Amino acid sequence: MAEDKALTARSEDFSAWYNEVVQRAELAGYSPVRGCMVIRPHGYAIWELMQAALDRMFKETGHQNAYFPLFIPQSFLQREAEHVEGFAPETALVTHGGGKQLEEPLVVRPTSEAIIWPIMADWIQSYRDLPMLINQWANVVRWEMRTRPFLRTLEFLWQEGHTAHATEEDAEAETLLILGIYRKFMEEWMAMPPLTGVKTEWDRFAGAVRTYACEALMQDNWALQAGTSHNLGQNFARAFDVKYQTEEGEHEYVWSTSWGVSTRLLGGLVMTHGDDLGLVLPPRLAPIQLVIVPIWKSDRQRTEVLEASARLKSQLEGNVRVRLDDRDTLNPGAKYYEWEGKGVPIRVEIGPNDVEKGQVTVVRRFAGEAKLRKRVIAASEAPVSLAKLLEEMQQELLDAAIRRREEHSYRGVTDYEEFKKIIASVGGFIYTGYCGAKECETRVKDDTKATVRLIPNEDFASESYPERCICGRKAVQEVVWARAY
RNA sequence: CGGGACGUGGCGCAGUCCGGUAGCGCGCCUGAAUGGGGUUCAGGAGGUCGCGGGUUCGAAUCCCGCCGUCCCGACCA
Repeated sequence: MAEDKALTARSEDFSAWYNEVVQRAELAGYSPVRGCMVIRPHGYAIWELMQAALDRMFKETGHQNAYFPLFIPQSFLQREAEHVEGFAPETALVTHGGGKQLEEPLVVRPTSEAIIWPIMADWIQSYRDLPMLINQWANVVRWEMRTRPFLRTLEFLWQEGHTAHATEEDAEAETLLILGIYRKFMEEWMAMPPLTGVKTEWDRFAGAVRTYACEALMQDNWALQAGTSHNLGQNFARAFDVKYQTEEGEHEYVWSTSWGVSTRLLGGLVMTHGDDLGLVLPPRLAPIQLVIVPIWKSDRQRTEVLEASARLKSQLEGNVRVRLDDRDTLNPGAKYYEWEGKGVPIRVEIGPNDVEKGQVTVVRRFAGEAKLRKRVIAASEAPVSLAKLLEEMQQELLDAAIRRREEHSYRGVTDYEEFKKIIASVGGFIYTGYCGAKECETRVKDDTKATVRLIPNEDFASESYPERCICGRKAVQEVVWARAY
């Protein structure tokens, strides 16, 4: 009976496990529209916590939120040659409105550069208007062939930053600032430590001069591109005629950037921390950080236990997002499974025994060692020590994720046979020298499905890298390979 | 768009070969007992079997057409 309710093990079928966790944790559901998902309250609550944290970081660095239209005149998208080439194949097009055919079809935004720049062009007159630092929270649509909840859906939620600067250096600094914010957010909030670096030229955002990315390693040792920050140079400024007047009275094109993270991060969260019982949430992103499960038999015990539970709840409120599960239609075991599946970091059990002894039973959602999972503490110290425990657990998740990433990182690989063996067996991030040729990557991809994820930046680059590419030619740079979502 | 499979209560499936008007598990509702790891018993609600046409006395089942979904590729935050 219990077996029927268990999730598919990660080791058995990671994809099946992922889909089941998304359902079990009530993060998202399927919809009548192919490839579109419904984000359920628990999933959306996590997204709101992510938004709040990121939004604060953006504002602390001088960015402002605005909102631009969902629809883009088709001709606008076509103004930047590479941009249209990159996005046109995957756009949805509105051809009719109000029962009539439109004079010009409207593209449902796949990203907003093509509608934002014509508008921002009017906002920018002088060097005094720069930098212009704008962010929007929005939905976008990309007509993907194969979809998976959170990881790839036709419609998804994201934030997209769009900034304009007076100089190339300022734009580059902005691009890197945001890359740093993304990394910090992923580490400190998601406990999902990414590699950061630069994309190869053919893997850049359509229309960008340079694309920086965060790549995180999932538990199946596939990489997930979790955030990108693009230096657009003057490409979009030229395409949309975005000029400003300099101090000297000259007219110059602005230098711009764009950057985004999406609800894909939720998929990353699942695949970074989840286990065979379900979702595991880092405390800082847990909508419910602590659930109190009261246990009783007689009516008198019920009263006592609920009293003690309510007391603890009120002591924690304000510091901890706490929920008292006093439903009397489920027995305690059923509640344990439900909250574990949803990833709640701490469960506190309060039963007649605990009340009598002035204690509570604390059960962690995860622990390095099984014996640490469950323990008893005095009720009087619970408010302080439980808040502290949440912080410790946040740190433990990050430490474990970094350890896992490093255990599955292979540096200085030169032999292609060895490369293939790593990919075919465990997989992970493989650091090699690289000749820089696209054909080289194509061959590796055909052989192994692995691709160049990025050229690591200084925080991740090896002290030195091999002289030879895995294809045997002279290496001109170090790159990191992995199979990717 | 190429290769494979599948559409039957909310979810997962059986029944289809060999036509006779639908069944199981989970979930849901009611009641009682139970309650420290998915509790049990009793009662109950819920399906024009993806859509359209055909064969037949009779179609979930056979035939034709269409639509949709999922998996493997190509594409991708």
